[in-house]
Amino acid sequence: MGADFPFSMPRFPEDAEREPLPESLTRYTGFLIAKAHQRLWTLFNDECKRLGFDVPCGGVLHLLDECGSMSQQQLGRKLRIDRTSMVKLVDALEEKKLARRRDHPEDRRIYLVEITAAGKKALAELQVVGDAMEKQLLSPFSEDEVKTIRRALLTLAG
Amino acid sequence: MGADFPFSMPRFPEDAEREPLPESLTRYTGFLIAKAHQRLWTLFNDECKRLGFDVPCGGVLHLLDECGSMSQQQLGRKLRIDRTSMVKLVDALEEKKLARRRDHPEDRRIYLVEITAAGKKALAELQVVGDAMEKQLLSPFSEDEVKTIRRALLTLAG
DNA sequence: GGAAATCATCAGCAATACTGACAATCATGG
DNA sequence: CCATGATTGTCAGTATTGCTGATGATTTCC
Repeated sequence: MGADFPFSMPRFPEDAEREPLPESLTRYTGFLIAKAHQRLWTLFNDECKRLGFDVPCGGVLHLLDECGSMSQQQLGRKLRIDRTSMVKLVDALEEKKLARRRDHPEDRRIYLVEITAAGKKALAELQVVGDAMEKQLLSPFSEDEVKTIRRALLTLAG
Repeated sequence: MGADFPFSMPRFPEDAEREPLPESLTRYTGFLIAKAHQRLWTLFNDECKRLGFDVPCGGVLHLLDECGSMSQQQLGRKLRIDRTSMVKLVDALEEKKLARRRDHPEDRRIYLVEITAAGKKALAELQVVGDAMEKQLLSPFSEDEVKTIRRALLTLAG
């Protein structure tokens, strides 16, 4: 799975203390998405922690690997994260040596954030667990259904 | 739409500063759900604010109306919200006179949280905007597709 | 009757998002 | 060439939020 934005998410409760969701709310797509998010975030953030970082950092790594170095604001716009939140995110990545700030050769206002070798290694591990989780999560659904789900979520995400 | 949990959610960016989501992340269902959540939360929380409360309060109102009075912990278990967070949520509802704490007739440890007349009125308004938004969000999809989406989200929500 | 569990609450801690400022730098038009 | 405005990264400060760990009151169970 991919990353998101940096914010505090209530943990998905353990099996013992989990009840079925109430019908008055599950009839709303927004509630279902919120609760799905809560569960997937918990699942995936635990995996990220095991790898030494967290979900938002993982998202930045994915993006840097796909699109190459870019400024912090570009990162933020693509991930829909506030510019000031991005500062701390890149700070964290730099501290963990997963990315670094480089001077932009032509525009000295900009730091080009680039992924390091260690970052690529971490990303590779992340992709393994992400792909595995993705496969597991979607296993109950047919190929056509997955297409529908993806299209729907893309539309809802705007 | 229904409510969720009380926590700080980054705002969905305005049209002007919004970019398409990067492919390296949209291939993950978790990322799509996170970003859909971000958008729907922003849309719906704005509506709730207009009505004088917020998304989590709306969720409690829905639940109280469906299932009747119940203890705070029961509310929390059904909504998957931490017990200590529920205290402040009910505080807020009580302050706005949308719900109130009543003594449990048989168990004096428990407060029965019950919806007030004002709460029912607010809920009715909330349901109007919620149903309208639901209809609009799902308008691009066929009845069968909606079924698939709902089933998928229910499964993912656990 | 006593131990353990349950409920609501609170203080305190750690994250997080965002506003509004700031300095440095670039771009544009006159 | 210069002045104005826009852009970038940063930071301080504010407001929220989730949760841990404790407390007191009660109930349940043995």
